[in-house]
Amino acid sequence: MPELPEVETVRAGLAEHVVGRTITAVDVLHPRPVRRHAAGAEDFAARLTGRRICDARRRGKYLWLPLDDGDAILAHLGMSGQLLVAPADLPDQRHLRVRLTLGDGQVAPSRCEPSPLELRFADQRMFGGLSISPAGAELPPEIAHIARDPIDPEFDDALFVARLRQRTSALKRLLLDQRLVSGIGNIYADEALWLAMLHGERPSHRLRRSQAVEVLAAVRTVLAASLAQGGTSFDALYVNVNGESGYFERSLEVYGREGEPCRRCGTAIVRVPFMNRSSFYCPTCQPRPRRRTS
DNA sequence: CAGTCGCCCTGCTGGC
DNA sequence: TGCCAGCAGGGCGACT
Repeated sequence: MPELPEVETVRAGLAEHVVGRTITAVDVLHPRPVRRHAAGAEDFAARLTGRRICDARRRGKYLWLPLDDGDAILAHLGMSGQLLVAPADLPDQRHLRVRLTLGDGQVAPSRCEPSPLELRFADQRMFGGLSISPAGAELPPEIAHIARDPIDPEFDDALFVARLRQRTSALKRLLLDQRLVSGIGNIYADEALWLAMLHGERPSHRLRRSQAVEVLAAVRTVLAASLAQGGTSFDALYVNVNGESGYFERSLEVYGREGEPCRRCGTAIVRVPFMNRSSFYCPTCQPRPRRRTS
């Protein structure tokens, strides 16, 4: 369940290990992860072969690798996706879906044999995928609707607060709306709401300005804390960029803690259904909004 | 237009 | 023991 901190960790790993390399072969083992490439898996593979990766960028939970001709490989990890940098002799993992074989990208041959490297996309549930974004190097048009994330220096706090307060939906729903603010998923939304001591079902247009500001600050706190841990989890050769390991070791305050005591007040954490998933909160620290009588 | 809902997909868990 | 329902959930298309 990669959210912003996990995806950013992946991006940093890719920036270090695949930028500058040339794609020498592409192997699509399952068609679903390349479903967004309308021309099909074979075309996907043919188009990428021979091209050089120039950068590794991210917006929200999307990643993209600008190529030398201005196009880009656009990636989303979905729920269970992983991008792994692995030596070619490492056995395939169970849910390997796409393999990009990488050359070293140097014009002159190196003195010693460079160890062949692969960029592997593995994904158990296949909600994620890879696609080619024509002219997408700067910002893929497919994700132009995705807002900046709260860690982005160009994130506009005042605009976010204003938009939050003019929308009528429940607060948590808006935290998950990637057009408003990106990078937040179900887990960090619950964690941020607990920190801000607000219930996710609060109607956002009735928040005080100071409460909206506090929500944003709480989101930043939670994301920054997780990012600080996620960044420590990969080594130089085998880059496990799933984020899963650092992720569950992280101390969560409410997510997944149904029935356990709130670390602030001791009240048992509650789980409620929300958009075909779950929300966790402390009923004392985060009281449900009172129902309006009219 | 904003808001809301259901679907995509696999594997694990728990109930009977 | 085996089967099946339920759950995990980001994003998008299709509704109201």
